[in-house]
Amino acid sequence: MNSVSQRTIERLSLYRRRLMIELAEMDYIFSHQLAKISNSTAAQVRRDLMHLGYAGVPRKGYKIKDLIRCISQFLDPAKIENVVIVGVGNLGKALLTFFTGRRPKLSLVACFDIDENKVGTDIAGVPCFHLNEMPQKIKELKVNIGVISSTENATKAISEMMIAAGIKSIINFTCFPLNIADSENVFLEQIDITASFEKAAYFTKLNLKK
Amino acid sequence: MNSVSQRTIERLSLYRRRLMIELAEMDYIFSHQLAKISNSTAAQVRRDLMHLGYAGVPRKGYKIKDLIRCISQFLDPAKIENVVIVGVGNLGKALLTFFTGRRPKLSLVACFDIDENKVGTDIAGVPCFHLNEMPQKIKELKVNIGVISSTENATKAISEMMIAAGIKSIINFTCFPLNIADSENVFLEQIDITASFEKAAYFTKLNLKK
DNA sequence: TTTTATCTGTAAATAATTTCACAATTTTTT
DNA sequence: AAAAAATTGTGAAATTATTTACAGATAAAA
Repeated sequence: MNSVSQRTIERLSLYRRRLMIELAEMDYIFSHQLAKISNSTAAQVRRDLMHLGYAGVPRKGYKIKDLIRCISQFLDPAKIENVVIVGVGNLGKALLTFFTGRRPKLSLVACFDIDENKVGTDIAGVPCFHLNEMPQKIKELKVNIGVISSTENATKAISEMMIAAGIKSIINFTCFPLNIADSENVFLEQIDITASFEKAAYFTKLNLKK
Repeated sequence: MNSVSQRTIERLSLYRRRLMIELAEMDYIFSHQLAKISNSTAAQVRRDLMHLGYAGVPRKGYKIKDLIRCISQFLDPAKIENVVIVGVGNLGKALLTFFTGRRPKLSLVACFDIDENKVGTDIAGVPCFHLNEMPQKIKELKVNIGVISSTENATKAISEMMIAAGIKSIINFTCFPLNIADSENVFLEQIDITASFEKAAYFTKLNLKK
C-alpha cells in the first residue's frame, strides 16, 4: 500500500471535523461544499478521499455519516493510544485541557514535570509524575505517543529519554528543533511557534509593500 | 522580485535560531553543517540562502555573524510590529509568556478577554482589555498581527472583528478553520493542534505495522 | 421512459519543490 | 607557484503536489 502524504492526512483530519459539524445540518455533501469549508478545492477533496476507498454518488455527493466513519477507520488507531505529555507549564496545561476527551482514540494518561508542587497532583484530571518516572510509565502503559511542552533546553534530553523508552511518535511544541535519525523509526511532528510568528511578520511586511 | 515560499521562510527562521546557538562555538559554518542541525540537506540550505543575496566562501562556508544579520534583514520588519492576542486561557498565557522579549521586532502590546477577572490586569506584563476594546486598540496601536487563542466557537467572530479593524495577519491557534477571502489580503497561519495529534496517531499506526 | 443536468473518479497536464551534478572558486598542501 | 582538495552557486533533472479536463454515472425533470 502506498503511503499517504502528511498533507493529505492533515486535510482528512480537517474534513472529519468539518463533517461532524455539518452532520447536524444535512445528510449528504458535495466535494465543492466540503472544499469551501475546508479552505480547499473540489478536486483536492476528491483526490484525498480516493485514498479511503469510499465512493461518493454522482449528483448526490458523499453520505456524511459514512464518510466520517470511513475517515475514522483510515486515520484512527484500532485500539486506544495512550499519550503522555512532558512539561506542565501553561502550554502543557493548555494541551491537557484542550485534549482531554476530544479524541476518543487518544487518551492522555500521564503528564510529567520536575516541579515538586505539581508532582503527585492531578492536572485537568491527568496524574502528574516526576520526570524520572517517565521511562517506566511509558513501558508500563504501552505509550506510543509523547508530547514535549517543556522549556527549550530540556527538549533534547526528554526526546532521548522517550526514544530509549520505546516511544513511536513525538510531538514537539518547543522551539528546539529535534533531530532524530531515520533509523530510529520515530515519527516527529515539530510545532514551531517562533517560525509561525516570524512567517506572519514576513508576509505582513510583504503585504504592506503592495 | 519573486516571492519566497512559506517553506523557505520557515526554514530561514529555523536557520537563524540554530546559527545564534552555533555563534558561541565558531565563526564560519558550512551548508552541510547547518543542514545537519536543521533537519535539512546541504543543497536545500544553499538554495534557501540564495534568496538572501549573501554569498558564502567556497571551502570556508558562511560567516555566521553576517548570515544572521542577512537573514534578519530579510525576515524582520523594518520597524517593530505590534501584536495582540485574543483569549487569555492557558494557551494565551503560554504564548504571552513564551513570546515576551523573544523577538525584538515583535512586541506583544495587548491581550483581550471577556473574563472580567482578567480585564484590567497585566498578564505576563501585557495589559488585558475587554474584547470590545479590541478594534479601537488595533487602530490606536497600529497593530498588524493578531493571534487567536480563544475557544473554537469564538474564532470566526474574532477574526472578522480583526479584519474589520485592519489587521494584516492572523495566527489562529484554535481548531476552527478560518476561511478568509483572498480579496481581504490577510495572511493566515493556522496552527491545527488536533491535526497534529491525529497525524501522529496515523503514522504511529503505520510504523507499528512495519 | 428519455432527456438533461451535474457530480464523481481519475488520467493527464501543470506547477511547485527538492535533489543532483558540476563548473567556478578558494583554501590548503606540496 | 602549482597542484590538490573541498565547498559554493545554480542550471537541469527528478520528484511531489495540485489542478485541469472529461468519460462515466446518477438523480431529477420532462
